[in-house]
Order: sequence, then C-alpha cells, then structure tokens
Amino acid sequence: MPRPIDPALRRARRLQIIDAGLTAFAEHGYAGATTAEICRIAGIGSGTFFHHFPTKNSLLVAILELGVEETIAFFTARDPQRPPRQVLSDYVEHAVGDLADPRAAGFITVVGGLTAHPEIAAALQADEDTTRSRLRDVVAAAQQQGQVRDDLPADRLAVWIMLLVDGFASRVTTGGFDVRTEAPLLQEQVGALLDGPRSTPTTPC
Amino acid sequence: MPRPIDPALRRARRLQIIDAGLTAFAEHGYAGATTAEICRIAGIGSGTFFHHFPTKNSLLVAILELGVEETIAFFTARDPQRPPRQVLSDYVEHAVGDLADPRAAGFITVVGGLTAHPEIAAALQADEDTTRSRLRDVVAAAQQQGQVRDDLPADRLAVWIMLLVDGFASRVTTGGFDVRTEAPLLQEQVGALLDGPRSTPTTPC
Amino acid sequence: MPRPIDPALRRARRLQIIDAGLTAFAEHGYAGATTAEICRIAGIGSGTFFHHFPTKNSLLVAILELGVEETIAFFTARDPQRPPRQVLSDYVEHAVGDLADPRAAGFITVVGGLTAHPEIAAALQADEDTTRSRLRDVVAAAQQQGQVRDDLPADRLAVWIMLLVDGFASRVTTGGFDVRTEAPLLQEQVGALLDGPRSTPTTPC
Amino acid sequence: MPRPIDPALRRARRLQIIDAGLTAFAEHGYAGATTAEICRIAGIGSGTFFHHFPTKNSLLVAILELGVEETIAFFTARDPQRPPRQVLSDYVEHAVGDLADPRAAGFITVVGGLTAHPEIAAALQADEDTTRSRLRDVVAAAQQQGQVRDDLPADRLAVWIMLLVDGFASRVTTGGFDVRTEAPLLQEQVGALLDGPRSTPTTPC
DNA sequence: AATGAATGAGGATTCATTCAT
DNA sequence: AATGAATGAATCCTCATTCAT
Repeated sequence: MPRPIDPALRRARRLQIIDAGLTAFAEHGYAGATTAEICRIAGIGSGTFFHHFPTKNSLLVAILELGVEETIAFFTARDPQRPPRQVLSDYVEHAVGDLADPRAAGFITVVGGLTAHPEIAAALQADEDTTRSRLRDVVAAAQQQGQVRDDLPADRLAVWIMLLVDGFASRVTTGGFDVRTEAPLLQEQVGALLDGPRSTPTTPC
Repeated sequence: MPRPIDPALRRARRLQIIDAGLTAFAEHGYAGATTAEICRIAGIGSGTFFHHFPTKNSLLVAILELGVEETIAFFTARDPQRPPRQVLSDYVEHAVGDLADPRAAGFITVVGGLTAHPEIAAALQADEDTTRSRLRDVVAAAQQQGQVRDDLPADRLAVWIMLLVDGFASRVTTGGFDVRTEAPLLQEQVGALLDGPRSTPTTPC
Repeated sequence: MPRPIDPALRRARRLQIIDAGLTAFAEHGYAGATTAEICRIAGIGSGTFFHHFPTKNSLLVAILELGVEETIAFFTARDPQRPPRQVLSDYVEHAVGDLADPRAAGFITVVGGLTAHPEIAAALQADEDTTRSRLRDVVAAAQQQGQVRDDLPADRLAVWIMLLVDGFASRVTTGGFDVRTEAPLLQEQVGALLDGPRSTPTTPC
Repeated sequence: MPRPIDPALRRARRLQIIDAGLTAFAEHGYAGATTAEICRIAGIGSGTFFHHFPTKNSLLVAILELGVEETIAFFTARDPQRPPRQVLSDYVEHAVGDLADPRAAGFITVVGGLTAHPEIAAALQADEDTTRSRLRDVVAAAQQQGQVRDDLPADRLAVWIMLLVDGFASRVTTGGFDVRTEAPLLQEQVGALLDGPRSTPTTPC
C-alpha cells in the first residue's frame, strides 16, 4: 500500500539531514562525526538516515554536490553585461556571505584535505574544478578587457582567489575574527592580487 | 642497580612516533587516523605507542607543542639588528619552507578546526597565540619604523599574515600547486598587505 | 510511522543480559568477567550488550538495583499481622532460598567489597542500606513486643542478621555445604542472636 | 660476578611485594588489581616484581600460603594443656586480630570465591582445608571433654566457626562496623553455636 | 517512509610479561 | 638484583550499517 510520496517532502527531509551533517562535520571532522550524532541533530532515527543516504560517505558527497550547484548557480545568474572584474568582486562577496555561517567555514577547512575515500576525493575535486574553471573564465575575460594584470595566467589567479577565500575561511573558526569587519580587507587583498605589484617605483617625481 | 636511562633514546622514540602521527593525521585527519596505522608507520607495537603517549589525544598535543617550540625558536634566533619588515618576510619564507613538506600542510588544514576535545582546543589556541603575539610584536616594530602601514592595528595585520599562510597551506594539498613556484606570489601578497592599498593616483608629483 | 516498541521485549532482553552477567560475575568476579563472555552466555553480539547497557559497570549496578527491588518487594508483601519475630525468620528463609542459586551466593561474596568504582560503591551502599533499614524496623517492632532481646540496638542486630547471611553465602561457594541441610542451623544461630546469651547459669536447681 | 645474595634481603623484598599485593587485591579484587599498581604501592619497578614472582597468579598463591603458615603456627603454638574450648575462643580472637587490618578483611571476601584459575583454586582449598582440619581436631577434643555439643559432627561445627568469621570479615569492609566493639558478640555467637540450642525450659529442677 | 533493535568489525587502551642493560 | 622499555593479546566500547516491523 504505497503511500503517495511527496517528492517535496523527500527533498525537505534530505535537506534536513544535509544541514545536520554540515553541523556535525564542521564540528568534528568527517571521521569524527558519527551518524548517531547527525541523526540526533536532525531529530530522526538511524533507520531514517540510511533511508535517504546509503552511507555516511554519500552524505558528505551530497553536501559537496550542493556546493557545486550553488557555485554554478552563482555564475549562471551573473548579468553578462557586468564587468568581469566586478563579477570577481561579487564572487568574493558571495563567498564571504556563505562564511557568515561558521559551520560553512568549519566544514571547508576540516573537510578540505580528505583524500582517503576515493568518492570523497572525487567530489572534492569536482567542487574545486568547478569553482576554479568558472573563476578562470571570468579572470580571463577581465584580462582581455585590461582590468586585470596579465603577467600571470588566468588559471593561476583563479587559484589564488580561492587561496585567499580559503585562508579567510580558516580564520573564521578561530575567535576574534569578524567576517563582516574583515571582508573589506579581503576585497583589498583580492584587488592587490589582480592589480599586481605596485607600479615600479621608478616613477620619477 | 637501575640502568642509567638514556633520555636521548626516549626522546628519539618520541620523535619517531610524532613523525608517524604527523603523516597519519595529515592524511586521514585526527579521528580518521588510527593508532594502529600510526604504529605501523612508526614500526612499533601498540604497547610502545601508549608507553610514550598516554592517549592518541596527547600525541596530537605533542605535535602542536613542537610547533610552538619551533615558532619560538624562529623568533628567538632573529638578529635584533635585522629590519622588522625583513623579519616578516623571513617568517613567511620559513613557513613556506615548512610547507614544502606536504604533510605539514595537510596537518595544518585538517587539524585546524578541532574544538571537540578541550585539550586539543587548548593546544591549538596556544599555537595560535604564540605565532600571533610574536608576529604582532614584529609588525608593531615595523610600524614604528615606518616600514608598514599604520592604518591597521598590528594585531590585525598579524592575523592576516597567518591567514595568507593558512590559505597557502590549504592549496598545497591540492594538485598543481608548487610551493616553490608560488612562494614569490605569497611574498607579494604579504607585501601588499603590509603596504596597504596603492596610494591614490592623486599623489601629485 | 514509528513501530510501536514493545517495552516487554526490551525488558526481557535486559533480564537476559542481567542473568548472564550474574553468572559471569559470580564465577570470575567483576573485573575478571569479560563482556565478551557475558555476551556469549546471553547469546548476543557485543553491540547488543552495549545497546542495552552503556557500560559493563552499569550492568552490575542494574543487578544490584534488582536486588534492592526484590528486598523491598519482600518486606512490602509481609502480612502486617504476622509477628515480627516470624518475619525475621521468613527473611532468613527467603535469603536462603536465593542462595539456593549458587550464582547468587558467588555474586554476593565476590562483588561485596568493591569500592573502586564510585557508581558501584553507591549501588552497593544502597543495597546495604535498604536491607538494613527494613530489617531494623522489624527488629525494633519485635523488641517492642518482647520477642527479641533489647540489650542491643535494633540496628546492630539487623547488621548481625546480615552478617550471618553473608557468612552463610560465603560458604555456599565452597564444596560440601548444602544449603538446605544447613538452613536450620542458620535459623538456630539467628535465634541465638535474637534471644541473647543463655539466661545466667545462676538458675538454682 | 654474582653479588653475595642476602637471603634475608630477598625475603624482605618478597614480603614487601606481598604486602603491596594484599593492599591491591583487597581494594580491587584479583583481576582488578594490576601488577603496575602493586609495583607502585611496593615502590618497585615492574621488572623487580617478576624477578620475585613469575606471575601475578603466583603472588596471590604466596599470600594464601602465608595465611596457611600463619594458621599452622597458631595451632602449633597452643599450650597442649589449654582446654580445647578455650583454644576455639582463642582462635576467634586471633582471627579478629587479623581482621583489625581492613585489608585482610577485604582480601578474604574479595578473593574467596575465585575458581577460575586452577592454581588459585588449589591454594584457596589448601587454606580452607588447613583451617578446617585444625579447627575440627580442636572441636572434636572439646566434644570428648563435654565442653561442646555433640549432636553435630566436629567438622560441621568447624565449618560454622569459619562461617561466622567470614561473615564477620564481610562486615568489616562496610562502614559503621568496629571490629573491637563487635568482637564480643562474635564470641557470643560462637558460644551459642558450640553450646547448641538453649536447653528446653522443661528441664526440671 | 520511519523506526530502533541488532550486529560485528574495528578502535583506543590496558596489562601481564619479557628482556637487554 | 633491579630497571623500565617493548610487546601484542585481550578488553571495553564505538559505530556504520542492516532489517523486521
């Protein structure tokens, strides 16, 4: 007697578990977070968890895939007319917005280096590749318009933007670092990165 | 007639275990690294491990304390005559040197956010505080000599230097990021941070 | 749609484990009994054990609490009209009945002196206090009715009844001591305790 | 270059370890007491322990054998002229004297029921048999002199004397039981045991 | 779909014992 | 004799996962 399943409900339940997983992974790391705690946070039984995710592994992958989707959505929603350099600034602002949730910051730093499970490594790589290629395209466009230094390849600049954002995230988890207060300095650093070193001091005065 | 115990041997054995721990933690994270694997890497029996470290926890703490000692040693060894701004550059170079060992980079990113175990959190905080206060002193000295912008407090600049180094570390673990190749760009970013935003082009000549 | 959990099944499983624990503890002592053996006796997996009892410790406590409940049940079920002195005799008979199970006798003697774990010590004390206070009340009532010597306080006599029962239990575990054969002698000793020393030999004949 | 070994020193060291073992066994039981703690109490290294006792097992056996020796010494030292009934009373007083050391009481109750290790079981049995046979002989002699009831076999009375002493010991470990205060009551109970039930009041005068 | 009881492989840690010095 | 470092089997307990209801 199959109940008429409401896909919306199913999706909501998945998101509920994903949210709990984000919390638990951010606090204890992947291996340190137990499915029992995730269930407790989500307010569900263990059976329900494995109804929606076949393994703990798959939950982490789902979280990462959600991140990829979000990244794609961000770049897809850009106004094509907006100057690429502005888009890069927007991206940083967008990332800072995510990091306002300390769980997101903790998740990024703690999960970042996992290479043990192949599936997770693949998902992490996919996350990385997506952001990197999208950023690279925008950087390249900005270079073509002369808005960004061109002594470095676009891909390398993209990586360094991600480096700055990752460093920023790693600081969020420690005390005394206010995301909103520090955001302008992040933009300043990204600006310095994209502008390149100060024009030679040879400027005669 | 107690045998004269050789403290050097004991210390060597501890370092051997610490080294194995660094490897395992960097690869699998704290919770994901098993004492069995650490023992296997170190080539010892499980009993020997717990003969030297009462808990897995204490091994992590010992690694972090070693990091603190190294940081202190670095700053203590500085020539007092060296310009502070140069010392900051030296520090970054020193940090890059550590990160040449990919285990160190992995360790930093993976262990960074652990707050579950109070002892670990305390050791992490001590590590953080040591580096931060030493850097702050040097930054402050540099500010007094006019070598570094003074529109931001020294402590905040110190944190941002650490931010850049942490971001750098987080990139080491991902492929296609060569420490030596990227080091100059890190110095460039630190330089931009300490110089502050490009002086307004309105500066009349 | 949560399945209506059957508390009776859960309770039955708990009792099954408690029974196995009684066997193992009686035979090897608390520390000497392994959870693995308890599981084997109970015919369950180790996971099931810890599903019902968080620690081996808690199993022992549960056994002791069951003993407390039984003691309370015994005294509660007494006919208020029954002469207190008879109730004391009934209690001794009841205790002897328990000791017919050699596991009970072994359990009492082996577990009696544990003071290392605070929780166990507390549970043992609760067991002790319950029996002692109930016995004391009955002894006091018997004293008021002139059925028991009153040159000693009721509490002290209660303790001595327990002493006799404990001594009896300690003999059950050694060979050549048949509970049923020896029970009358126990009653005789309790009688001597409650009557006090033989009336002075000054009785002239 | 064998050092001239002083047998007295060796014996003293053994006794030192035996004393530490008594303490540890009484507090934690046999399995619960670790050789490490025994060494700590004795103030020696683990190597020294196993120099004097090949196994933890053998230490317990040694303690029990010491008890046997002491029992034999007690009965051997009796004045043959002393009335047997008095000797029984002396024995009880002697036992009470031992129990003034709470470790002895704890040791007796906690170790009493071990049957797992054959060697220990044998040593316990030897302890039991020694005391029992010696007591039986004295009881039998007292019966022949009409000082003790003879409606029960001497052996059974001997067991019951031990039962009373064991019960007494089991109470020492619990609080509020002063050995010296309670000793007279123990003698009273032994007296009642040896006298038998109060002669029927029908005894015509 | 939802639940939680059951499972057993695996994990951190303990411990009696050995052995080179 | 004395020591303590080293060992690995054994122990308590955890945890992802399965499954009947």
